Amino acid sequence: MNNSDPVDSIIHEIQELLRNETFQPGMRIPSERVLAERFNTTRGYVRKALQKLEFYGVLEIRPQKGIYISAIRPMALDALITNILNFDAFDLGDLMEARTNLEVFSARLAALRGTEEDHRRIQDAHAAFEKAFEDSRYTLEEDHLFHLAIVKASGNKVLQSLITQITPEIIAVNKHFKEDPDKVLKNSLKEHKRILNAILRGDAAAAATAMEQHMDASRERRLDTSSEGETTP
Amino acid sequence: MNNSDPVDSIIHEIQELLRNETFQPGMRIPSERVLAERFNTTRGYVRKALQKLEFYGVLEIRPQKGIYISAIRPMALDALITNILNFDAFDLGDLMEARTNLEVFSARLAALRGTEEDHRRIQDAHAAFEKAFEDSRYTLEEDHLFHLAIVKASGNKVLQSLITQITPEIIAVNKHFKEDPDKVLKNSLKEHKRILNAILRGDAAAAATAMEQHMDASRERRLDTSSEGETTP
DNA sequence: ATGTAATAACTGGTTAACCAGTTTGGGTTG
DNA sequence: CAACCCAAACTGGTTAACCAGTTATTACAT
Repeated sequence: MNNSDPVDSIIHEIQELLRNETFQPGMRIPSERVLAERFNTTRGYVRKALQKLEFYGVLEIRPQKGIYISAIRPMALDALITNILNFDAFDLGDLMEARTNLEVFSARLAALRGTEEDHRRIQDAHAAFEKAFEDSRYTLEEDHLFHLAIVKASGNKVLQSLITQITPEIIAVNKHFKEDPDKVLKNSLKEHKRILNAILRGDAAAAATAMEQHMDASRERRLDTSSEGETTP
Repeated sequence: MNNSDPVDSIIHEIQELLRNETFQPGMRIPSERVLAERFNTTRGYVRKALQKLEFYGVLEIRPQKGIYISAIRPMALDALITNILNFDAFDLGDLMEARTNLEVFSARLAALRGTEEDHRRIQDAHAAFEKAFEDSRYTLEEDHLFHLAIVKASGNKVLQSLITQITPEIIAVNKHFKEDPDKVLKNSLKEHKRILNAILRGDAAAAATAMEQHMDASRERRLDTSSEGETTP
């Protein structure tokens, strides 16, 4: 565990702190200044580490009072911190698999619950996608907006949040690969249309399978271009 | 949009900045100091806002160089920022719905791909859960560890990350409600056992349905106790 | 010995000054 | 006039001092 990031190494030290000294859930841990001195670092890094742990629900920071361990019991807490430390460096396959699951679920919910306005927004996004394709422009943006409109129509803000978190990661991993704008996007257009129609007529099962096939096809397309891209200088 | 959080209001101002002035993707935006002066705030808050936007993939901060807009096109960027601003204040129903979807998927993958070691870990977690139940101890911790073991067995780190993010949120929303340790947990034990057996024999469909029923039952139990809890002074 | 009030120590939050690189533009030199 | 070089003006990163509010302690009056 030779982590170079000072923040992560502090998180690791806090993990060991919680292991060795018997801290009960809800208890207060030493202050930022004390931790900084004990870990032989500055307060700023300790602060960042604590805020990251608070973001993931390990700690609760109460202004002018102190830092408190959340109500989870020690063993689960330890596993949680280990997960946080392993967050970085996601595999593209894992990302796509998780995203597919979320997108399929979104499509199903959108078909079940989508309001008139939701339908209009999805149609608008699809029209923009279609127009971009006809202008033979780069359509990654419109593609995303179509999917965003669907997850918004699901009415589940948590889903929306999760997909919003995953998508940029996929872009970051995938940004090197240029997609073939001709045949590839023509298929995407057809697939989008199938999804759109299923949602509009409220057919949840059809929407789910259409989305799943779209994501699978998209994944295959990307993997193809990726292997092509590797051969280029 | 009268957001009281200074960080979020700065993010909103950056959103408008990207709307009005024609910033191309990949372009550099003004420095922290300039933004602080323009938004009439201090550099620290601008810094936090920028780092939040970087975390979600909107910006890229390059030390000693500047702040750059990511390669997403303007319209998708705008939608992304809007999502970020709406992240807080999750509904418990949305949280449980999203978690159910992820857990069911995890169980299915665990049944398909789980290794011998994965199986052993899930069995251990289940044994600990069973023992805690026999000791009539509080078993929320062991419950979580069982679910964590399953998602770990799915082999998908992204899924693991997403569930790890959602679970504390649910605990935070739900921590007021005490569960009835007698009849409630006896049902949980049965349900866990069904999930475990399905995964061990590699039956993906059975694992998925068992997990779905467990999550539904768990949700009903919580809603019950929640409505009971509301009537108490 | 006890209850209370004043105070000192400590909390996380915030700010401003400082740091080491990077870029840039003007002045100098061929 | 062009090429180069060096210094000044930036960049984000980091640190330390300061702030307002909380808590524990201590001293004093009862």
